[in-house]
Amino acid sequence: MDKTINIKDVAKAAGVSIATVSRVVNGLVTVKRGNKARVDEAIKKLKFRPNVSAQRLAAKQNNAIGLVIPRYTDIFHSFYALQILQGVGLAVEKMRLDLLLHITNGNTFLNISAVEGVIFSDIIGNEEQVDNILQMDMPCVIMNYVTKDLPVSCVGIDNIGGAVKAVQHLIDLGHRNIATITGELKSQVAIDRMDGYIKTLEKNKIEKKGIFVKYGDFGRDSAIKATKELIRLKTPPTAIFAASDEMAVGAIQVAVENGINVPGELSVMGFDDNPLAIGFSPVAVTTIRQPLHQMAIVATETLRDIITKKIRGNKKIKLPCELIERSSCAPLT
Amino acid sequence: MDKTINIKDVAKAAGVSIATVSRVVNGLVTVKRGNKARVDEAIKKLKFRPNVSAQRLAAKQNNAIGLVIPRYTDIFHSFYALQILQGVGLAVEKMRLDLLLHITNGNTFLNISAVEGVIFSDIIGNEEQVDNILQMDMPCVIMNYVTKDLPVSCVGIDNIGGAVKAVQHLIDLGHRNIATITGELKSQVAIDRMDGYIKTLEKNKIEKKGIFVKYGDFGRDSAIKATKELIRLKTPPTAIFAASDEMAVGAIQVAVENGINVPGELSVMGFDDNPLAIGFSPVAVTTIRQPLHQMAIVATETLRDIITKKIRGNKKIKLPCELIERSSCAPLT
DNA sequence: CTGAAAGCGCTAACAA
DNA sequence: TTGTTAGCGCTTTCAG
Repeated sequence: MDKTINIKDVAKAAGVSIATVSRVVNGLVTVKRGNKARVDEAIKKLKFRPNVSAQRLAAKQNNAIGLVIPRYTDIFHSFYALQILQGVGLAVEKMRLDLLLHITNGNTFLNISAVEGVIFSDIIGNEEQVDNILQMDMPCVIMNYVTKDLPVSCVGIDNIGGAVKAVQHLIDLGHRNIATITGELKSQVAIDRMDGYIKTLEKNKIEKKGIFVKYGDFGRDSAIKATKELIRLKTPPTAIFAASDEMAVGAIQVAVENGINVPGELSVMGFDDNPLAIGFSPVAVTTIRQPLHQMAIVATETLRDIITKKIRGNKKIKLPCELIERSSCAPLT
Repeated sequence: MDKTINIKDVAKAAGVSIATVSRVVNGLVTVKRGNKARVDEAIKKLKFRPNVSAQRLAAKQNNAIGLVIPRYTDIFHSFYALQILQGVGLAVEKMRLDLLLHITNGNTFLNISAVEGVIFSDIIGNEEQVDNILQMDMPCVIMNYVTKDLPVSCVGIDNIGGAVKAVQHLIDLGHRNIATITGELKSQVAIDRMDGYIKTLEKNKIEKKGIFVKYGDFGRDSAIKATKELIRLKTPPTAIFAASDEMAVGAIQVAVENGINVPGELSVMGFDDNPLAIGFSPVAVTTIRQPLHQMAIVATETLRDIITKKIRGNKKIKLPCELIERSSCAPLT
């Protein structure tokens, strides 16, 4: 006797047809006050909950989207992943969509038929899935990876622009001997940030010295090594642009340990505005903030548009970064 | 002409009935080889994907569970949240369940009718939702919060036991003057860890001095303040048990800055095994690891059992912690 | 081993 | 404004 109650039961209890019940459930206005009230009451009394599967089947749309995230092993991506999650979570909430989450290493698949579209957060390891989705014409957007090679909408961060802002800030502060510690150059992000560095130097007609570009991997240790080399130079840089906050913190630590005042004698610029990293810095890190949250929201909205307008999205969106001034950069004296 | 193809199309293409197609789709063995092959081929050729809503409607079960997570503003919870997410993600994958994620501040609700059960990761701010769910007899388990007051299954961490392990380790190392820096005592977690500290002291017949218990809030700054006070004591402690790694790192930093050797002159024990925090420590932090991942998995399995066995779960599970020895604790010399 | 057919619970014409 | 009814795509007896 614990049969789940359905629309028919409600109809009976309220003395109307199931169509009317359906109407009030879906908020269609064409229902007389009295009836609506009775139905509402019946729903409450019976604790009626519409069966979503039936709704979706009948309405031929399921109001759910999928989010697939690579299974990061690297814990330092957690800040990133969480921002994404929050952003998408916020957006689906507003759009009254269900969110199916799929965390994967690329070997498992999202239950595609349970969603109307999918967002890929990054694409590493999931190329195959993206292909699948694309082939079956399922609405799709890729986040944090912008490629012209795929006929998909992408929304990412303008890393070049961010790097330009960073380096230009240093230049505006009077610095000319500016070094950089790059990220893992296998990633688009790292390349873009280095590009921004080079571009800005050129634009300001500052000679770029090979000795000032150190190859890191976004991690602190690589920055420590690089910085040690940098400060040992006959003419050491007066400023360092690190491609991640983690590396910026590493650089600052090396400086401090070597009695070099930051920012007095050495300015250090980070990237990410990653609270995890900068929280542990002896000096508040001046950095570039990426609109991660916004990226997630834009991605969700883009997907929604693709779904509702039945278009085949192929926009490439890049969101601008913001300079966050704190205390690790100062004018050259 | 882009009508989605359904089971009928496949049946026609394979020259069998839809019932047979359904059987092969569901892996029922009662299908002749030849037919199965033809159906499989048709499915592939037509790119057939069963409609999940229809499946669920017909089968009367939807194979999806919900996970509701509080919208943390505190970024230092990111490690925690991500571990949970990964654990649950892994588990649902194995059980072939869909995962509906709902990140909330307590004002928005999970689409309950889209799932068969829900897991609450923590309960802060979501008490009302838990009540709702419970009232409607929906399968439910609460994670990381164990309460006897609610008729729900809970799976949490044995924080008391973890603290006992931590302090006992210090005692085994010969320490007698052991201080503690507590977490935010509003939380169950913090209270339990302090309880473990006190209990262990008593068990070892070590007098506990009020001056050795400092009230922190899990954050680094509170630990810095506390440690400064501690080292200024006439007889300072030879060991500190911090209720979080963040605080342990703070303590270590203060010690180092004051020329106190860790662990030579001062042993520091953390809690959490939080890579975010300990990655920035000058000394590798000896700490207590919580089985976060496992907790998530157990929670998911528990929920699954409640759903399939149609029982009304009310188990209270506490998972044990593990001592991770690194280099911030040493024998008293 | 297979097919026919009766639903699953709901939405959306269509008619009234 | 409301009710009737035909599906939505699939699972699952029940016969055969």
